[in-house]
Parts: sequence; structure tokens; C-alpha cells
Amino acid sequence: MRKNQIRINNERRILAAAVKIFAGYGYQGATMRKIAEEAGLPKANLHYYFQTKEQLYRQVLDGIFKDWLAAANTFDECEEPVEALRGYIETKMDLSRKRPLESRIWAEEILRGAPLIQDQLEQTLAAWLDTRVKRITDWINKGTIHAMNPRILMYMIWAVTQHFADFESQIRALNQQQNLSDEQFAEAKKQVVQTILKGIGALD
Amino acid sequence: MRKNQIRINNERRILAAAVKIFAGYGYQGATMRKIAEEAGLPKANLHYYFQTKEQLYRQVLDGIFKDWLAAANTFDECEEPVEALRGYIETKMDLSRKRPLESRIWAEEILRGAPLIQDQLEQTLAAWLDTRVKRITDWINKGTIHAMNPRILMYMIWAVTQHFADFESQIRALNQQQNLSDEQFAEAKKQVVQTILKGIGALD
DNA sequence: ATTAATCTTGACCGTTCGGTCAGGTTTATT
DNA sequence: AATAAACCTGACCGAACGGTCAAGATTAAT
Repeated sequence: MRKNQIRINNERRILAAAVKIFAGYGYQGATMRKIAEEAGLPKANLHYYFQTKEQLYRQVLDGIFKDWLAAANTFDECEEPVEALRGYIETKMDLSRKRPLESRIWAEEILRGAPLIQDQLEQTLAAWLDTRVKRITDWINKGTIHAMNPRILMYMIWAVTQHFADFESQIRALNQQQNLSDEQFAEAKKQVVQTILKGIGALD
Repeated sequence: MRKNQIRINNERRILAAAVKIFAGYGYQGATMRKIAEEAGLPKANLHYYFQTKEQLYRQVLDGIFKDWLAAANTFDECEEPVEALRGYIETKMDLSRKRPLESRIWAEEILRGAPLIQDQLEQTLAAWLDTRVKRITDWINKGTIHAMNPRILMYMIWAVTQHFADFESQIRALNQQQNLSDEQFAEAKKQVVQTILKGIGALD
């Protein structure tokens, strides 16, 4: 069942091009012509590897979803809230910094009402969230952090970390038309961690 | 220069329909046909009041931008950080709750690189932010809140408050397929205020 | 060397898009 | 009542869209 090398290479090229174009123009604004041009292949060739635009888009979303869930490793490995949450927030911040395109594709899909990934949200993501909520609840019961709704804490973490990818163009416009430098981003990362950890009573 | 009542009514109807359709489908996904149908007018009539799709979209964005800036009134009127920031965060949360469509249109525009509103961001919004940054800096210098980068604080506030509008469909999927009830939203609002104010050292 | 499977591609198709326009209707002005 | 201004709309247009296909080129299997 091993795939031919030609197929592997071309699917990868097309998927990489698709990420760029979908992130830059949105699902409707992206065209198979633009993706083909970005990939350096004739349009008909795209339809040989991916039957429809929607199928190509679905595969892009699947890849993003896997990275999303994998980012929680540090969260799960650490015992104490300060390490666990700091690790998770920093990982999510790094993801926003290094793969902003994927974050934007995800954001647009949710913005449109998640027409294609509703099932995954309701099944996989809901289950993923439940187990993390339990861990946070344990911390609350032990008194390590303040009493609160753990889900809302997670929403806040997602919101803030992904904002640096999704609203990059707004931040750039408010930063002398310059993207955040590595130093500025490191400062932001630190402040985000500090504010949230302190905000939930995990510090001091 | 007073406009005819017919024009006033029809422009309002078209703009209201445009908000719904642009929010639901994005700029590219929205079509003049859908907007016309939503407004209950023939498509050609839309082009009588708004010459192009882009012009209609610009007027929608303008309206959103004004509301956005007006939300800062409480921020400006209050002297102390706790009142000022609590008021601002609550106002932004209420806006996300009551006008999520507008928030999503704004988010999509930023997501796409703000092609049509870059100037407004660099001019008006940058100036708006500068004056608020100065107020926050004063609080820091007085020791009322911790030392930090005021811009990043504002980004965090925007991120969290707008998340409840922009990612509504994700939150719904994680909440038994139900939108947040009024009670749940009130709880979220309270927790967001508490976490941020505590996180910056404005409380205890 | 031959056959089969896979890959490549220009040309083409039906549909839908934003936008136009001529000509009719309604409303405002005098 | 007459004229002008504003408003309305079905029919139409060229362009661009996602997708198809037949025929040729390349690679793999025997």
C-alpha cells in the first residue's frame, strides 16, 4: 500500500501551496488556479491528486487539527499548574509565531460557523477539552489556583495565543508597520504567561 | 443636503442585509444576489444605492469601526484602572454578545491582511491606541498596576473579548451544541474581568 | 521488450459572478 | 397640471469559477 514517490512529492507540494492560498484569500477567495500557480503545476493536475477543492481544503484542515491537539503534550506531562499552563501557553504562542497561516485557516473556518469540522469539534475536541478541564478542576480543589470555570480559562488561552497569528496584520499596523521582532514577541509571550498565571492565582 | 426618506430606508435595509451575509459567508463568499434576497430587493436596486460590492462592504466596515472606537467611552471617563478597565472589558464583552456579526466581519478583514482598512488602522486606530497606552503608562508609573507593555495588555483584552463573538461556533460545539446562556455569558464576563485585573496586579 | 498502471495537460464546459443599461414608474417641485 | 428628479428592475454581458476529459508521456511490473 506504499505510495509512489511522485505522488508523495506532488501531494506535499499542493498541500503547501494550498495552505498559503487558503490563508491569504479564505476558502471562497482561494481558487484552484491560484493554488496551481503557487505549486507550479497545471490546474488539471491538482484535480488528479485531489478530486475537488473541498477535499483539498479538508486535508489542509485535518493537518492543522492534528498540530493543534499535539500542542498539549507539555500540558499533560506536567504535574503543577504553573509548569503545565506555562508550557501550554508558550507552545501555543510558538505555534502562532511559526505557523500563522494554519492558525488563520482554522480561524476562518470557525468564523464561518465551522461548516466542515463541526463533527470534529463536537467529538474529538470536546473530549480533548473534557480531560483538561478535569485536571484544572483538580488544581482548583487542591487550592493551587483560584476557583473558576476551567473552560473559560481555556477559551482565554486560545483567544490570546491565537490572536498573535490571526490579527497579525492589525498588530503590524499598530507597531510602525513592522511585524513584532523576536524580542517583542518574546516580551509578549512572557507577559501573556505572567498575566494569565497571576490572573488565576497560580503565582504568589 | 438632507437625504430622501426612501433612500434612508433602503440604504439601511441593504446595509443590515449586507452585515448578515458578509458575516455568514465572508467577503468573497457573499454575493450581491444573496444580499439582495436578504434585503428583499432586486439585485439591480443594490447597485443603484451602492455602486459596487466593495463600496457596500466599505460602508459596513466603517460602521463597525465607529462602534469599536465608541466602546472606549467608559475607559476614558474613569480615573482608576480597576473601574476603567472593568468598564472597557465589560463593554467589549457586551458588544461581542449583542453584535457578533460585526465582530466577525472585522475579524475576517484583519485575517485577510486588512486590505481595505489598513489606512484606518495605521492612522485612526494607532492614534486611539497611543492615548490609551499613555493612560496605562501613568498607572504603571503610579504603581497602581504592575510594570508591563500596555500595548500587549490591550491586545489581550481585544483577543479575549472578541473571541466570544468570533469563535462562537467553536464554543457552541464545546458546550453541548448550545450557545452560551445569559448566565454562562455573565459568568464568562466576570471571569475575564477578574483574571485580567488580577493578572496585571490591579486587584490585591 | 511488452504491457499495464500511473501521471500529465491543453482545451473545453456549464454555471455563477459583479456589474450595466434602457425604459418604465413613482415621488417631489413648481 | 406639468416638469424634473429620483427610484425601480428584467434582461443582459464578459469574465472567472470549479471541474472534466481524451490523448499523450512517463514510470513500474512482468
